[in-house]
Amino acid sequence: MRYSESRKAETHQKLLKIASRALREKGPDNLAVAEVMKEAGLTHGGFYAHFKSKDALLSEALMAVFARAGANIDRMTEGLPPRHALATYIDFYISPRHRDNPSTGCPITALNSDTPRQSPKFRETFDQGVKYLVARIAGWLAAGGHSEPDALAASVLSAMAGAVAVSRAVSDKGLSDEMLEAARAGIKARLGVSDVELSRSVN
Amino acid sequence: MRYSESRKAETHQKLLKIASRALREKGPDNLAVAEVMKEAGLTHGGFYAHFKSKDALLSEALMAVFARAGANIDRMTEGLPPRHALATYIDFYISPRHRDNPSTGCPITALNSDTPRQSPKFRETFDQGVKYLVARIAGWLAAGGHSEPDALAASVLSAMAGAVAVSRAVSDKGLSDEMLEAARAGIKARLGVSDVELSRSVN
DNA sequence: CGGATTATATGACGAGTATCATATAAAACG
DNA sequence: CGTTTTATATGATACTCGTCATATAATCCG
Repeated sequence: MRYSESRKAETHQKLLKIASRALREKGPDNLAVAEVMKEAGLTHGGFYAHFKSKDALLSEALMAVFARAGANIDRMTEGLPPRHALATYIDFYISPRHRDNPSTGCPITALNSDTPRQSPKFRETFDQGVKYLVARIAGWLAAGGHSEPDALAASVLSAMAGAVAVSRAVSDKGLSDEMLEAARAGIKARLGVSDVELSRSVN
Repeated sequence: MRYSESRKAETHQKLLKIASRALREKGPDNLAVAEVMKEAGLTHGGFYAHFKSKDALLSEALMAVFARAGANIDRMTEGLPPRHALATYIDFYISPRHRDNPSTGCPITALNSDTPRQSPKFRETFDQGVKYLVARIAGWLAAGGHSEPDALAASVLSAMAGAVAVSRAVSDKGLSDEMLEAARAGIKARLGVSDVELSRSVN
């Protein structure tokens, strides 16, 4: 069939959106092409008119997720001074809400142990996303007078991702909550932003 | 066939050993029962004489991995005062060697984003392992005079796992190395053990 | 030594997977 | 309006996987 001119692009975007949720919820390997198509109201065979392979879908979806994460940071920290922006991001990231909603959360947290087993293309996209987030954090740190902001930012990002990922993996809620809260407090203390309260509603 | 009396137990252990490597290397979903059997020199059908399901194998293998991790900590820190033991463990954990050898490394690092998608039984085993490692770290922290050693230990463990997991996921070696080193230095500084050099050969 | 036991082998089943060749029908366009 | 284009549908292929029923043969035990 041949639908209206923009129809294919719409379908492409719809597939990407579905895949970007499923990617974080089920992981790259358990995401099934046929299921993504079904959720979009299509049949499996037509998939290859939109993406040249499952891997292409995964990589493109991952890129879209990182792009959206950047937009979310913009919105969340708009107009805030560096220390407040940093504290806001940490409070947003290391939270029960983020932990409990992997399908809309940070892909670094959701995919960190899956990624080493993925294709080079997927991993390169992952790299780009990590570098982007490191740069955002490093910007706040540099403005706050920290030396070596890039290295510190990378370390902080990995600690945040680890805190949420492990608290997600653990099924004991008490341990999970305790781990999350201690990590949040510890990281904020380390960066000297413990005094900054969550300054705007998150998300 | 019916082999010598202890033969079944030996095979069981052999399967566990193979599975515990494959589990960390390929993840729980990509580990194939038939491949484990093949590596043991057996055929796939006999598997169910040893384990009642793939999930039982995974859970038992995970438990074995945590047990071995505990033994490794004992060996690594034997006779060391608490601060030295802690510094030794951190240096061992957050290292290029650990990053580059997932199949023999810590399962928290190797499986943190896979675990939320696994069976309740597997996750309970994961819980036990996390609690065990938290307790080990908390012991050192308590001896060092830290308040709330359990919460701090949980936070530190998640930061260590995150550092190694993300540095493993990232394919840019420069970024990976930088992240690892900054995390190692940052965590040791936070715990006041920066002055303690790696006091014995690791492993 | 010979029958009972059982660890392992053989082979099959059904489900799920990515991929692709071909068919179809709806829209675009001359 | 009729032809061309192409997004989507249908259906097939060729895997891989977990699981299990059954067969086999090596050891144990009487």
